[in-house]
Amino acid sequence: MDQTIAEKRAEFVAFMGQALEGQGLSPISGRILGLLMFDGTARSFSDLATDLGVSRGSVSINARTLIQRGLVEKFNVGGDRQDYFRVAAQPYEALLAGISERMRHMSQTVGGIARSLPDSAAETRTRLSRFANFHASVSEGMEHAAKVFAERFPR
Amino acid sequence: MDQTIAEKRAEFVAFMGQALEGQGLSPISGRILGLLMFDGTARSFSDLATDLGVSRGSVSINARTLIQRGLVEKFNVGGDRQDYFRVAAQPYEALLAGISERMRHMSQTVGGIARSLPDSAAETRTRLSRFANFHASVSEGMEHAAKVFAERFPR
DNA sequence: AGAAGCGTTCAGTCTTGAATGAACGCTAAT
DNA sequence: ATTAGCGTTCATTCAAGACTGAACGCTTCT
Repeated sequence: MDQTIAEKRAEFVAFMGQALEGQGLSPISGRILGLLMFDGTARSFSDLATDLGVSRGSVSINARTLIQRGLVEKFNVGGDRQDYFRVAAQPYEALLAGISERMRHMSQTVGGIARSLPDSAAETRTRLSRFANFHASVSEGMEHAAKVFAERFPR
Repeated sequence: MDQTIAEKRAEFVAFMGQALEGQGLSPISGRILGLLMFDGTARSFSDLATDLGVSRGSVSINARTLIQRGLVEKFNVGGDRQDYFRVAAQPYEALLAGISERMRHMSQTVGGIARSLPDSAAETRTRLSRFANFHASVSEGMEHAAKVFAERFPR
């Protein structure tokens, strides 16, 4: 592989490692995803461990969370016992769905607290309801954006 | 204050403490904002420290980050040396702006890496460009949402 | 049956960063 | 001039969770 490409690959992987912490993913999760995205090809379980220089235990745990989030797919090839991983079909949508989900949760919790307030705290109640509504709106907006993006940029 | 209200207030403050970690804010920052939002009124610096049961050092640091993010305002009243804090005029917009900004940063970094790739990595380049474009789109979408919300729900 | 390779699990280690609280500089009051 | 109250800073403490690596169960091959 070209020297420059190798450097850029390392740079991208490292960046993804810390950029996705904002999505609640650990550094290794981000690096795995970064590796798979950069290469665009599938990698075996052991490949990931040696390539990233991390323990197999870490690969096991982090690959699972990536799968649970819909960002990565696991598959097997006939006659090979190894697990292979590749970027999921709709990683962007999965990313948005994750944020949307957290917004929705926020909205529901705050809304629940607001509704449980007595009339003597009417002002606080409307204030929190507004806050809950805001998050619900953003949540819906994200889901909408995910659909629009899927339609506009089909694979 | 009503017993129920006090409980709900504590619940909301605690929730905000950990819900805003997703925005890169520390628990104390979230709790300060939660307190100000629930009460809707201004609180003094010392008030915050004693009310939340945290050190003044923590209030100093966390209040500043909230101000930097545009979520909280600091002001002074004549004849009183204390600093007072209240929720900013546009907290929702500030919240969205924060997410938007992080998306934009993501887009720019990834886009920069993509553009620096040689032709021999053309596929990776288009893949990463697409990824960068996605984040740029979401970033713009969030800013748009902030404006729409500000117009639709003026104070 | 034994060995080798696979992925998972879990107890222990290590790292990170949140929070503290003492020390400080500043201003206002006595 | 001294004291008291304010907010900031920084070295230190503490806690959360990321990561490791040995132990394990399972499957396949010899």
